[in-house]
Amino acid sequence: MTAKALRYYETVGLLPEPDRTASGYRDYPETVLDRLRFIRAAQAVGLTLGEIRGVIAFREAGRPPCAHVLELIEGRAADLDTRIVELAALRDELRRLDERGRTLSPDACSPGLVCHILNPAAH
Amino acid sequence: MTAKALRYYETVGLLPEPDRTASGYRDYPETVLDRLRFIRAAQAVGLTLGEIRGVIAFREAGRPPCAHVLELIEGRAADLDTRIVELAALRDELRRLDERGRTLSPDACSPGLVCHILNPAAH
DNA sequence: CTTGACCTTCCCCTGAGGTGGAAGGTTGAT
DNA sequence: ATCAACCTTCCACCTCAGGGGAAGGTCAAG
Repeated sequence: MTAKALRYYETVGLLPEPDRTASGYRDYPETVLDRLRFIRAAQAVGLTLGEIRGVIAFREAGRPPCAHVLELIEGRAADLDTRIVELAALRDELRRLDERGRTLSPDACSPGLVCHILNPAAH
Repeated sequence: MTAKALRYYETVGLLPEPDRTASGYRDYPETVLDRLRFIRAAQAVGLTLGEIRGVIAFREAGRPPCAHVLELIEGRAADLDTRIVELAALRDELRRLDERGRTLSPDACSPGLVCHILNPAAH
């Protein structure tokens, strides 16, 4: 959490504009710490700053964002399920390619194809 | 594979500069098709264009890139293993958060924390 | 001859979440 | 008085793999 990040959060609407000292320095209230802890916690579970802003907007509209947060959490969990399956399939394909590649002789690898492990000769 | 993509591949060194016709049009040899198939295959298994360029560099240096390709494949597979474990842990945490969040009353959600599901009160 | 469909180079834009630096002002300690 | 270490604003830049579109040249068909 750098000073730069705080300014960025301010520009994207995650932090309210703080009061300024007489010389123009930002004078944050203590309460910003809770806000920042929320942002960190939300980021840690994979929410984007845009989603986090949406949650904060609920709160600033005076309503508890809990139901919305649960939706986001469930949506993200479902996304992850999908993503994990995709990545596992890719990993399995990589392992198969590796197994097969080990049985191939580099001497038989055609320059034009770059590498026959990834680019087998067209049938 | 758009024309734009071909030009991009050329600028990043994945394609050799093709000959030109008298009027300046690119005049690709047939062999570019094998190259493009290689690029597609390599991208499909998750290699970046930078890695693909490295593989091609081996080939253009006159050596079969097979051993290097196997390293990349194994590295990517290992990365995926790690990534999958991380994502699964995150998903599990999201499910736990969801379970717990359902038991919490929105009425008890403190405005300062934004939402107590993600940001429980510091003890 | 003209039209439409190509091609060329060039530069800027995308999204996410910031980071880096320049130019200038302020503060607290020496 | 000066110095370092802050702060301010603003603008640019980073990754990644291209996409959009302007301004201008070319090719084949009608």
